[in-house]
Amino acid sequence: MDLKPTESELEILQVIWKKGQCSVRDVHEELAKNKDSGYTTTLKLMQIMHEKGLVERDTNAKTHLYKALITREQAQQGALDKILSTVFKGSTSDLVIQALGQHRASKDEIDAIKNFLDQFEGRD
Amino acid sequence: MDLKPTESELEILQVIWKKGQCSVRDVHEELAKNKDSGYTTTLKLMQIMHEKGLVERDTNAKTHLYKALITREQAQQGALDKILSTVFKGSTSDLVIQALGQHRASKDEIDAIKNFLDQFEGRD
DNA sequence: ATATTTGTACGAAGAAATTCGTATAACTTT
DNA sequence: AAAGTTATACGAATTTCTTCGTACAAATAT
Repeated sequence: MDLKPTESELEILQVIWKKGQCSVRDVHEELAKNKDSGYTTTLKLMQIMHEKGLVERDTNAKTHLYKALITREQAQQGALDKILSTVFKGSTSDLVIQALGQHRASKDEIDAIKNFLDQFEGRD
Repeated sequence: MDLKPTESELEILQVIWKKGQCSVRDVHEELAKNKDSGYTTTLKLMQIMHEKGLVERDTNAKTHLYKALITREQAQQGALDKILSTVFKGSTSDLVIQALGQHRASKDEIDAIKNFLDQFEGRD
């Protein structure tokens, strides 16, 4: 099982992650805010995602309900691994520094990260 | 101008970034280590990249020489922006923490990041 | 000078991802 | 109960990305 969502699949997963459980219409209406593809396009994509095992669905009612079978964290890790190898030469610290450099993080964010780093201190 | 390199284009850019300036053969031989597509495939991709404005080329000599028109940093930022919006809900600190959490950074890396964070202290 | 090698150009096949149209069944409304 | 609405299914067109074959020019080797 490879489980590497495409771009569009990721857009759909976002909605499902946020709402927890979704009908095709739920997802489509959310996507429609930023995009304008037809309803059946969303439907088809979600059917394909089901075939691939990215989502499961409850087909008891007429309107099927979809749930994610991949967690946001898994997708995050997959996305990170990919860009680490394609643009960051495998260097996590480069990635982190680049992410922070551009972003102008708030003090709270910085503190959150510092606290997180402190957990590592004295490990390896 | 959109300038969003595809997967294969990124592989090629990696080589160009590393070597600074490359003939198609340079790139192809480097790629051949991990991949096995033909020479004309690499050539065609590089020509397309030229059309798109991702690279420039010097056609004075018979063997054309390519240079990147997009920096590694730009590509890194583009990649980060993309995954920030698709899987990290726009949260840079989530991204950083996820990146560090999985990776088991070395003490040096942690220190590098901490130093970097210190520069921000007292900013916003 | 001729044959081989090394290079670009480029059309088009192939593959993967996205989009849509049409058929059809099940509810809802009138 | 007929008409309209809201679902799923699914084939097929479209688009984007990747790969390759063939033509041909220039440099190199025989």
